[in-house]
Amino acid sequence: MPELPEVETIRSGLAAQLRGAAIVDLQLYRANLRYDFPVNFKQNILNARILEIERRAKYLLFRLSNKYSIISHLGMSGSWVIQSVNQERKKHDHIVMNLQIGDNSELLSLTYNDPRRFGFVFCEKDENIEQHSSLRNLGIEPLTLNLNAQNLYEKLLKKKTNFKTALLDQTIIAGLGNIYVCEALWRSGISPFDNVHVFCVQQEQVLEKLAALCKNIKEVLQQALEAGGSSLRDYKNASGKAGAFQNNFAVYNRASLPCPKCGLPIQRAVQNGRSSFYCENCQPRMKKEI
DNA sequence: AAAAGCCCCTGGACGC
DNA sequence: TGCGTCCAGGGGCTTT
Repeated sequence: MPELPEVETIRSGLAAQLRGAAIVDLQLYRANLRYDFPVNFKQNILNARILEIERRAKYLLFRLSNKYSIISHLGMSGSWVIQSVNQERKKHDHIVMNLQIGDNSELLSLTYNDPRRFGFVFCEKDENIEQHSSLRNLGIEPLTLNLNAQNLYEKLLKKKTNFKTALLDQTIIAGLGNIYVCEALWRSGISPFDNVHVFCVQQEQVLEKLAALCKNIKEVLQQALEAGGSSLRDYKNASGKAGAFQNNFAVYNRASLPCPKCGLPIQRAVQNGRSSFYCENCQPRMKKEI
C-alpha cells in the first residue's frame, strides 16, 4: 500500500503526537507478521520513551530513549493508528502499545493493523541500525540532492532491465512504488519498457533527460505529500484520514481512460508481475540502433 | 551475478 | 445470494 508520501504522512502525524511518549504496555496478538517478532522485542522497548519518529525509504524508525529503535515496514496494508485506550480490538489489530505522553496524562494506544500481514516490525540497537538487513542496501532517498542526473546515470548504466523495474528497485532509488513510478515515467515521457542501460548509452542528451526524470520524481512525490498521500482502498494517516492524491493520477489505475496530455487511452501491461500504466503516444519506446 | 518468477495473505470488485 | 476469478500501494526468496 504505502509508498514514500504515505509513509511520510503517517510519520509526521505520529511524531507530532507521540514525541516523548513512554511505552508503558505492549500486547502482541500473534507471534509474527511477515516475520516472527524479534526475541526480546517486548523487553527491549518496554518503558522506553519515543524520542523521534523518522523515515528511511518506506520504513518508519521509532527512535527510543534506551538506544533501541523500532523498525516498521507497512507492507501493502499496514497502518499505525493512535486512539484512546480500551478501544475494542478490531480484526487484524496485531500490536497494541499503551503510551503515556506526560507524567500524569491519560494513556493513548498506538495500534498496528495489517490485514495481509506483509508488513513487519523489528527492533535493533541504534548502533546497528545502518547495517540492519532491511536498511543497509537501500538506495538514493528521492527527496534529497542525492537524487540527481549524474547519480542516477551511474546506477542505471549498470542495470540491464527496463525503466519500470529499475525505478521500483529499492537499491537504486528507495521509496518509490508502483503508483509514483508510473506517474513519474508518464510525466517524463519515458516508456516503462525501455532498457535503462540502452537508454544511458544511446539516448541523446541523456543527462538532461535523467535530470527531468529526477525533477518529475521529486515533484510527484512532493505533490502527493501535500495531498496527504494516495488512498486506493484502506490507506489512512495516523488520525484515520484518507489522502487525496488519487484524484490527481494521470495514468495509475486509469486503463482505457484518456491520457491527460493527448487524449488517447491509457494502456495497462504487466511487468514483473506488477501493472504498469502508460500512454504509448506520450511515452514512445526508444528506437533501437544496433 | 543479475534478472525474472513466485510466493506470502486477506479482502474487495466483478461476472455468472 | 453465493460462488469463482482476478487484482491490489511490497519485498524477499528461489529459479534461471
